[in-house]
Amino acid sequence: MTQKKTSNAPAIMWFRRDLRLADNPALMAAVDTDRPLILLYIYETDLERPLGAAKKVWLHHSLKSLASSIKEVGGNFLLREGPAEAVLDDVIEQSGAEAIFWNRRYEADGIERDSNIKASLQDRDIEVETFNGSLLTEPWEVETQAGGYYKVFTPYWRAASQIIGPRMSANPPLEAPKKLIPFKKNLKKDELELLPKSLDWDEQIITNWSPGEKGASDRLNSFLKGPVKEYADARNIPSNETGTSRLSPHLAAGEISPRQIWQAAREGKHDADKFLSEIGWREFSYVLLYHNPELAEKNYKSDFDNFDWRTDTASLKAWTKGQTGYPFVDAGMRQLWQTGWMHNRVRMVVASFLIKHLLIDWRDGEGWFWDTLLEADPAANSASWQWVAGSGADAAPYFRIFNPFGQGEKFDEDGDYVRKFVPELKDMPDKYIQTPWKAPKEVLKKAGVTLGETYPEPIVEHKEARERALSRYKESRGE
DNA sequence: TGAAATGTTGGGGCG
DNA sequence: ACGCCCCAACATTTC
Repeated sequence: MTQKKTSNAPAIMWFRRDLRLADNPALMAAVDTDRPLILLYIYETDLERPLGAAKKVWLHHSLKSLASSIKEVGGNFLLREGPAEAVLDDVIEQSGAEAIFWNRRYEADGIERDSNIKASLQDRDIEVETFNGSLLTEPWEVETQAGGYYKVFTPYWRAASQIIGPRMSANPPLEAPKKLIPFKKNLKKDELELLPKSLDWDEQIITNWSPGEKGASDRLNSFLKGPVKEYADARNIPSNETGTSRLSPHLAAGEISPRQIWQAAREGKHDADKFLSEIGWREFSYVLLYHNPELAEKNYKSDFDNFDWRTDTASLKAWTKGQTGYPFVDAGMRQLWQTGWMHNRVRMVVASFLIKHLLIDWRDGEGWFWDTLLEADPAANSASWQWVAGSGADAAPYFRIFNPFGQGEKFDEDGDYVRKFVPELKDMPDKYIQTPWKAPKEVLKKAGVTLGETYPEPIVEHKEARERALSRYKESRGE
């Protein structure tokens, strides 16, 4: 536990992916020292995997919001840039800080740098304490009878829930501190440039989002007030903007904790199991990442290692731009580009399309999502791509191939979603909006659509691509 | 948290 | 009335 302070030297709260004041265990521990606080964020410039462009945009706004909440309770926010270890050394030297607190991260690079920093600080008699601020349980905590980690979601979540339930009752989420004691001496600050210089893309994607702790809790509350009741079905309809919680970017930045979500959902009158099980998938991803540090680069199932992916930059580009000729896929890819987020139903379809119809390596898709998703979560992004590819733990089997227009006909029956993001098809009748290439000439003409000009022909033929994927899959397994 | 192919059943048209 | 075929509609299996 926290040592008794022996001087009035400051303590450092190192914010990372926990950009909130409430239910922040590291922050509360720092506050409990009664020392003046240095509330620090370091934009780390030596990460093995730099933040994606969309995530930087989110971070820009989220940090502003954090700084102002800190100010409201009397603290000073300190923003720095550089390699974490060097920045910490500098801040400690300037301030004489004697203690530091942070919440853990779980990707290999983060674990390694944190443990090096911790060892180096402890060598110099700086008190270091770390906490779990972003997960319901630690990824090493939920074990099978045999003592390993769970590799299948359902039994994992059952076992995890049994730990989480009682723990939440015993330790409900922490209140935000009412008052912070600021460290008064002026420290060197950095200005960050996180927004892209020449595009107005960043302004567009952030529209309709409110990064920050307040935005996160507002969104959770409004979701729990109504939409959660219908979640089980509504979550499948991408045109339904309130069908899902859309908490992912907030959660990834740590503006809200899964503990707060669990608690609030359980307090509600409605059955929130389905919704919470999605939080469970996030937890499960972290279990997989923790035990498989190379989850973003390496097939979890190594029998995928000899899969012969195609190199096809033109198709990859068409996919990223939403120009595949399959309206449902294109709507999803354009939603991602325009809003920094994509509905989950559509994520599965576009990923399946890239991997199976185009036979392009899932890592290329993962990389694009990493760069364009406001949330870009290191665990969930990798685990989910591997899920679709079939190479992951408890994954969809490779032969389960989504029909890129059938999914549209089922989940975007009236074409609202397609019309919103693929406006060049907006005058197509419902019957053909998912399959313009099947439409009679007169119908196309009337809708002002010329295939190959105003909207592309499908870049691959569905049935052919499906069969090609199945046989390529068999080949890779030597069948 | 699929989709397509294949199999089965039963009603209706029709010689 | 009967057998035969066609083909929905549904179930099962295969990928």
